Amino acid sequence: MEINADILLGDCKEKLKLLEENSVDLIVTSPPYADQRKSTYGGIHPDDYVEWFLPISEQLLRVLKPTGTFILNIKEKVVEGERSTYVMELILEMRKQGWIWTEEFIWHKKNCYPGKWPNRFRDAWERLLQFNKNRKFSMYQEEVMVPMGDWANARLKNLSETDKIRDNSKVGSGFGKNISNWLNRDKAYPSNVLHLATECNNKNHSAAFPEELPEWFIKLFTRENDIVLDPFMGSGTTLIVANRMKRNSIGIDIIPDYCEMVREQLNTVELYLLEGKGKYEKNEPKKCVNIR
Amino acid sequence: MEINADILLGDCKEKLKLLEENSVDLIVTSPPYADQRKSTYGGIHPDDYVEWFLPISEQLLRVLKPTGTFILNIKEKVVEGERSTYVMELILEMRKQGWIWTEEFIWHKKNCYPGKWPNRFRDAWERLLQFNKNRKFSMYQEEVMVPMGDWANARLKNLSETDKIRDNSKVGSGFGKNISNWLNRDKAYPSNVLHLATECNNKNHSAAFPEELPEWFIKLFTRENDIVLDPFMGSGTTLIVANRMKRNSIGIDIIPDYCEMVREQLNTVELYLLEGKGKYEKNEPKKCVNIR
DNA sequence: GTTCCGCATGAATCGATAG
DNA sequence: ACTATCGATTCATGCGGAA
Repeated sequence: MEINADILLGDCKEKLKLLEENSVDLIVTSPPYADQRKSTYGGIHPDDYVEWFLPISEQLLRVLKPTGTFILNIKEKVVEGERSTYVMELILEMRKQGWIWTEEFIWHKKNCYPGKWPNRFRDAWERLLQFNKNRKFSMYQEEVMVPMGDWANARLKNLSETDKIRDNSKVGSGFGKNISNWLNRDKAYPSNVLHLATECNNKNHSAAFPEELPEWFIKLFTRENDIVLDPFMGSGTTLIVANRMKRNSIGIDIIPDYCEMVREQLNTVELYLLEGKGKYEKNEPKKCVNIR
Repeated sequence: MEINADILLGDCKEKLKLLEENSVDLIVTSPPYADQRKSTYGGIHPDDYVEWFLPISEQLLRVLKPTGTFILNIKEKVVEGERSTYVMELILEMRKQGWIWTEEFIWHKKNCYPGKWPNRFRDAWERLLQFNKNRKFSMYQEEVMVPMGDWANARLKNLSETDKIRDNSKVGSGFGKNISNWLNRDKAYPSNVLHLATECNNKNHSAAFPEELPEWFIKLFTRENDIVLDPFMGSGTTLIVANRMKRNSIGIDIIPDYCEMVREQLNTVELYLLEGKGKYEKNEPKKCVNIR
């Protein structure tokens, strides 16, 4: 069995038309937010956002398998002291397209952007909207139950005692209890609230979301050899995680530099896998990275 | 100065008309959810929810001061495997009424109801929608500040492991009032994600939300002698907390038993205050509970 | 090898200033 | 007047260098 990673360079609205219908198991993406990332993506005005996104979601509906899931990471911007409504309008319009709005997960950003204003606090959460084509869809709940604890233990092992205390005492983080549970090897039951920090430390390229985010959804909604799609690939977090987890992946981005960067990184993973193959099974799947 | 607690028995849609316009500083309420609490409120079908609520929100808009705030605790129900859209539609309609949708806080329910379903995880969060009449409104941010990392770092070093956990859970909840008084420096502002456990120590009645919830918003949006309104009083959590915090309060409920129960509880607080007056200042405000 | 401290860096938001 | 840009504000994170 071979694991592929396809990278498509271009506007996803067009490139998505090249994909076969009912072929994708999971879509995880974080489109540019309204008026955000102007330098790279041009920025979409809040008033135009729904109109801009609907042709894309229409294609996504076409390529997704009937049992597949679409996870949309998004958050509305504040405009003149008020939360914009384009996300809600988008949900209502996507339902008209045929999408089922199954669930809304909350991503609690433990390290949100700082700042102080007279009329609001720091924004520490984002929406993770789950859409489906049918009421029945593939979901492998056991896969996130067990690894959650392992993940926590593995992470905490590398932390110093001060770091643990720091973690516990973070403002509003509310994780003192959770961490103590992890240390006691208690089971961490997942809910629809995810607590993850953003990765803001990478010098070369900062990812929109931390690797744990796509990892969690890939575990939950796909199996090995399934196909994961990210139409707004960016720094490629989704693809890299999917590749590591032996899922086939498709990424689309309009920025050539991003495509090239992700290709390089995927190839680095490739080399690592080949060199260290002693640690892996003999019938390790071949991996193949394509860019077109 | 006298602190009043008024309880109005009846349908809030009608009773609200008795209140003076521009007279209320803060509205905190948790209306009956769609199709929930059928036995007491009759249950409102999700399709009728917006239509049912709009006349009430219109009255709320009338009675709220221009500088006041309306906090609406609500969450959409799952209908046939899909999240209902009535909350989003309600926000859009309330904006048409003249409300400004300033912010959406997330209430993360740390100990949400356990359970397992094939298609979804436990629902561990609810919306706390903030609406205002104007872009400028009263907000006392310092009142809800929370101790921050460096302090805990230095302080917690000398505590036992259990103490750390206990203290941290207070800090993490974002409402460690004792701790924040104990320490007057190194405090930080909270974010728009609140971590609270639901109260499960209910004897006769189940409180819609924990006392910390109205407490936090009353601290944030009102001062002593201000007026707090809960048009769906229920077990009266909002009124009791407001009364304790020396805010005037108005509660409305259609169930006579609830009104009577809240009245009794408020009078108990009253007696406690009178009996233990040695501990209080001489000019402790008189408190007065009315039911009509 | 630990533990501790300093530092840069964010899907932010407001208000003032500039065209 | 109305829109675009800029500075000020603020704090969790994890890396690297020092004790």
